[in-house]
Amino acid sequence: MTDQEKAPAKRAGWKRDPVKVQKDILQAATREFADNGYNGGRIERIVQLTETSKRMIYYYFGDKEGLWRAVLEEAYTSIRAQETELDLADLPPLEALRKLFVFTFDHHRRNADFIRLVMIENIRGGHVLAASTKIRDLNRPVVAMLEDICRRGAEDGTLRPDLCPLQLHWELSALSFFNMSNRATFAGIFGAGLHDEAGQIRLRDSLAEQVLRAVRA
Amino acid sequence: MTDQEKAPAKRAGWKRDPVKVQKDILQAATREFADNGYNGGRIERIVQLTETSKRMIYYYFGDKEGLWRAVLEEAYTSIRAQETELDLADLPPLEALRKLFVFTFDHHRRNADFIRLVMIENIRGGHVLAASTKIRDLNRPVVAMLEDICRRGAEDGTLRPDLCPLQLHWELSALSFFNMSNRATFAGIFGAGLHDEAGQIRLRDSLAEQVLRAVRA
DNA sequence: ACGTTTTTTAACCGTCTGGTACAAAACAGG
DNA sequence: CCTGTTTTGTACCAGACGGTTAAAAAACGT
Repeated sequence: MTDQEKAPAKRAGWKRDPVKVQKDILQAATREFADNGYNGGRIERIVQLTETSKRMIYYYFGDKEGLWRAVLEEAYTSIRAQETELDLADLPPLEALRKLFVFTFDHHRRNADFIRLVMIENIRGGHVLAASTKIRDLNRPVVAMLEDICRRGAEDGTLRPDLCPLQLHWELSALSFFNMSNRATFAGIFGAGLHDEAGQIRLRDSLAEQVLRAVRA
Repeated sequence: MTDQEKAPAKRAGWKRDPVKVQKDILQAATREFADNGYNGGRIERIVQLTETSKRMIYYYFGDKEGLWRAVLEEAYTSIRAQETELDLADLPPLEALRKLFVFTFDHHRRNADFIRLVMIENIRGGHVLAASTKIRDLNRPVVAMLEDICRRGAEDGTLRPDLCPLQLHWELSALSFFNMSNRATFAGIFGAGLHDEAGQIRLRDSLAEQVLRAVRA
């Protein structure tokens, strides 16, 4: 094992693939930031999770904050993409709402990384998100869905006519988000009863009932 | 202004006051950690907020993590102390519940620092809190209150008999906590309509109604 | 064949940061 | 007033960390 073998090991024969490299970095950075926060996130560690070098990170993302911005936007993009697959337009308002809540709750549960990124951004004051019109736009559809449901519900008399779609979204988010964001402390204090698999299903369905009860005319 | 004046400026003639010094440090550390997170929190900055020196931080709290532990315990202690002043035992279950929720909501709103500390501890995995039996004990009373309310409500027929006190606590916490924890991102995306003063009052009262609707027999 | 973009390698740096060594002042007990 | 213990101040360090630089080579578009 001489120096000659090691030094140019990867130097010969590689594919050019800017897209893949960036995706690779983004994925690693997401892991690292989600696990350790922004300030706790180490560029060095991100590199190790990657198949490329530190140089490439700065080549594509400028600096740590630029990388964070990219991670956050990517996270919102992929998360909201899944949401739009839901088609609630055909369902009766009450059923649509239940389906939306159950989906949201499960969706948050499946995407722990996303939750953590949002938590971190909140602690940082949300200024990166505030500067991103892209992320703002990504969130329009959810509220639009709820506006549609509320309108239809008010018309056919199944929902209270005074509902605020945005507040409704706030509520669904609150219940789904808190469930993940405060898992550690809540379970640490009160035990994991609400957070093991069976408990989560019970909790979710119980909350769904309550939401419906709250909006029914 | 010679060196002789500056260097030993505070060196001569000072009072010994361990209790005050620790309180001073704890307060400054709370500020710093709440503002900048754990990893973003700088010992140096804490010192500047203090009337003592860096040396004292390590003298009393060992290391950064020890300081964090102390800050977290202190925060829980002072926050829960305020809660116990509530006396709900005399009120009818429904009124007691409304009062408890409104109090919790406002309480969280008043204590933004506490919220941020809990967020940070959650991001860190909650292992400091998990190791503190003290904090666990501090949280018993709240659930005890709810158990009492549920029991009385089931007896006099005003509340559904199948309510889970712990889940109820989870819900009140979720709504009150999310309101603060995700303020930055939520307002950044959807505007501050729900978060200005008027919006918060409306939101709070509306949520209170919904909670009651959900538990009524 | 040639200029541009992407990628590799790898050494390097200025600064920040948690943490410590050492000594002096204050205090308590006798 | 002496003496041992506790509390405080000052100066300092070793390592980590984000970020940079330089040079070059492979890949690619044209």
